[in-house]
Amino acid sequence: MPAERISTETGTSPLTDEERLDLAVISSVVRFKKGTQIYRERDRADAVFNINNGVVKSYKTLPDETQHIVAFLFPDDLIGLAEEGKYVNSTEAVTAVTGYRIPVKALETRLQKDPGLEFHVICKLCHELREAQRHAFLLSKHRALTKVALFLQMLENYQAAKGEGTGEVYLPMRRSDIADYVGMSFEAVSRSFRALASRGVITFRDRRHVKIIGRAQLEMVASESKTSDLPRRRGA
Amino acid sequence: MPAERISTETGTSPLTDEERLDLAVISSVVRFKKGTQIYRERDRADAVFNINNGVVKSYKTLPDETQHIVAFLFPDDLIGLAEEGKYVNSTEAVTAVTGYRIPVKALETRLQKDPGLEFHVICKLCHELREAQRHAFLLSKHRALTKVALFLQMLENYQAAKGEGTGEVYLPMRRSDIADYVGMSFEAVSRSFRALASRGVITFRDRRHVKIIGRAQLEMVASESKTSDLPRRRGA
DNA sequence: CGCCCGTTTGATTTCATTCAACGCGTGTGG
DNA sequence: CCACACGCGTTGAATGAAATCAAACGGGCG
Repeated sequence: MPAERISTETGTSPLTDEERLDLAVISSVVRFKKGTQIYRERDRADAVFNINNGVVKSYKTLPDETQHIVAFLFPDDLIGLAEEGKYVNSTEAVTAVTGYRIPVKALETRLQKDPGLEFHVICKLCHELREAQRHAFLLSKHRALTKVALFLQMLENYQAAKGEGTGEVYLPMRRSDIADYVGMSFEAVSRSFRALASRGVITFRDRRHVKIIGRAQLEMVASESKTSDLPRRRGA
Repeated sequence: MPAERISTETGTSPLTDEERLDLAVISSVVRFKKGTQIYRERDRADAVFNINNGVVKSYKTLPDETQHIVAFLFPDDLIGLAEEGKYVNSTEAVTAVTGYRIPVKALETRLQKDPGLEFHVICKLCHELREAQRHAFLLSKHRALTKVALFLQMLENYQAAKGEGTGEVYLPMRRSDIADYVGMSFEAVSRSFRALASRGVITFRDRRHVKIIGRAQLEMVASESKTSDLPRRRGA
């Protein structure tokens, strides 16, 4: 079974300082400017990247030119999920990005020797899995406001966990990227943001910086099922 | 870091015969009848289950009594994904189910001793991750027919991989379960099936057994973006 | 054999998509 | 330094598809 299959995207508690140092030896620094493609779906997966700075989107391009965004990746996340030696998704720098490029060959040998790293990978994958399930959960929602509210909470949680404890949420990506992630049109994303703003749930400092005024109301919106609060019977 | 976190749900090439045998020693046979809850979200996760027979659904129950189905699990899949010692989802037998109940304590000690098993877990998790991403992809689709078509393909792929090479796809779950998985109303699921049937893409032997007449047409439907085939510009 | 759960079908409403036009801001070239 | 253009975001109006409400049907199981 090829070790390429274990490369991954995103993850909490990514690497200890020693591990990062070890990997630095076999890796090289890379830099991508905003909008640059890092690799394409189906390309030969000969390297994994560890993001140091900036934001990356991982996506699939459909025959109709539309794209489905699988995940947004932030500093300390790994990108390069592969299957059968080929990248599963395409990735692009959403902002300017710096990171380490780690050849899979080198990574493989390291993994052989270091069972602790193997365990680390397992933890990362569990995290990823829960993230993907959260994404699916978000996508299963019907109301546009709900999806956007959940998306906001997701970003806020991430930024809070990173200790970027500004009372503000930063939106590094375009409205259309958010749209491709939450599965709706970018116009609807825009309208949802504005609706939240006019309801006094959030305020915009500029188009990329949101402040959450009413966390309680936001949670309300995020968990509303339809129009009213009435539960509905299930299963016929 | 607790070993419970590495327990998982679903997976290809689950266990070798020896591994299964080894685990059998520390596990007990269990049996659930259709509709039985196996465990509930937030319960203390003290065991993992290996499904031998039948179908299980893994889901989250929302405050409004609705449920979001995270995954359907089939024979050879493992259920019991946990975080912080608690089950992440609830699970219920969709059909009659038999399987092995494996105490996590025993599993932990086995994992300590057997690094090969650890690697196996990594592979399972990668598989899971791709599954979850596929689910999210399905959910991102807007047209009801597309979602149902993708769901059908998913079941067919699974059953083909299992060597259940009947020209028929078996639907073990209710329409409302499918609805909760693909993120739409059960009425819409029903209508979609009938629409596919009236278009001559599928035929029903009974409500649970579908035959795919036009695989090509099904793939068409599964990949259609909206009404026509026209690509649409992106990003502003 | 009849009841009940699950499914189908119908009518109406709701809400996001779509098409289209305008505004803003940023970066670029004159 | 200003003007303009272009990408991105916002807003508006009409269409359309699925959710919802409601009722009838069928099949399986007691």
